[in-house]
Amino acid sequence: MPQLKFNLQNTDTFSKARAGTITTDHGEILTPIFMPVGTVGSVKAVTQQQLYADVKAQIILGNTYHLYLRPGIEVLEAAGGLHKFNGWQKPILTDSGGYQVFSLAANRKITEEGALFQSHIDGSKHMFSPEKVMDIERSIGADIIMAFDECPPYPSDYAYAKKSMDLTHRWLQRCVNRLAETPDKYGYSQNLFPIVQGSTYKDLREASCQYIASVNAPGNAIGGLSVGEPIEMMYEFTALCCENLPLQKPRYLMGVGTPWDLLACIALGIDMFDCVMPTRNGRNGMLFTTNGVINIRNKKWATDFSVIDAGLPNEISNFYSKAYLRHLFVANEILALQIASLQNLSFYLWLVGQAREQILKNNFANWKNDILPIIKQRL
RNA sequence: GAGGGUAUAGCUCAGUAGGUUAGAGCGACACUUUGUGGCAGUGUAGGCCGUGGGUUCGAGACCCAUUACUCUCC
Repeated sequence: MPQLKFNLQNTDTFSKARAGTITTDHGEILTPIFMPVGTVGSVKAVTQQQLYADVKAQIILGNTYHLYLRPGIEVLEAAGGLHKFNGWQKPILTDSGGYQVFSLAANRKITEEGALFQSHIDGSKHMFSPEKVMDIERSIGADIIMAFDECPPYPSDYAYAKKSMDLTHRWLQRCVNRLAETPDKYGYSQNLFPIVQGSTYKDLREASCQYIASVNAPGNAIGGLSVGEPIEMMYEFTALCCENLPLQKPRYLMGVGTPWDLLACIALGIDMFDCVMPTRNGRNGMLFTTNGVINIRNKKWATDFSVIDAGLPNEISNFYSKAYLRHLFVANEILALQIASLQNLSFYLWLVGQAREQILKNNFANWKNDILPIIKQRL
């Protein structure tokens, strides 16, 4: 199968921001892009129809660990892959479960062979090796498959960070080998993205970038950031990784971030992002809007009948009022979660779309300076 | 009119046999959330315990009076 292709269209004159297109067998992705997280095959509280029409999502995520536990690989294979199962016909990216090794650390054991997990659902034990994860990701059927890595916590001492990085590199080679031995499962290409690790050590990050680049994958990811380190440090290491990863491949910064993080990291040369923030924070009443950040539960919105966000193109943000949405939150209505999630995802996709337009006009840096204080302010 | 019940945080109520800074839930307010075990979590504010007397070393608790609300009967 032909591999995923990245066409770098323009790099901003006054920053390292890039605009490009990623071509997959499920269509094109315009970068920079934000990818809504759909852990168990569903972007929480948002329908696929809304993701297409309102959010204008171009690619969504799934999670290997969670999908493996539920509904299970047998169901996904019987369905003909996740695209057919959940009806999402645009590209899908699956995370490998490496992050769950980190976030579910209480129940794990890592060895050279792989990671031993205990299911958070029923406590049953499961072994994830790089080979097994590749097989699962094949069965899920994502267009972009993340390598199985270990995400070390922050802070990690140098010795552990190096040991962990070396393990991630060896696991990467096993991922590559396994994919080479197994065919694309559903008739379209499935592309491996390796993941840079190295914690917060400059030499390790540089070495990891070099190793990851040597695999010559169709795209590269930066992992192990946004795990509790100071934000300036996150930017510093993102910049370092961008400088050490190939120009002609998309760069994916995993798990980031706030809207202002996105703009900062786009300026450093990142092309792809994912984050639970717009959906999770949305479900907890935090709205990201074109005018700033709103805690919609606050009483000040009780009688504010202006629409949620007139600056967005989607119908829902221009239909419901802030007062009504606040009421839904206070009344614990399910519709609140739906509207807030849709607002936030729409905003994120709008933001990266605007960024892309500005990059193509070589005006990204100026535009970013103008819009940053507006979207960051607390209303 | 007679008899009974209840008055404690914005709301609904706990407060053990009278004993150090009177609690909870909800609400309010603020903060947190970054490859989703999260319709979540953390914190703060807010009470001269209806009012006035009394008993006691000490009363939200006991006694008297009073006011409001409430129930039953006439």
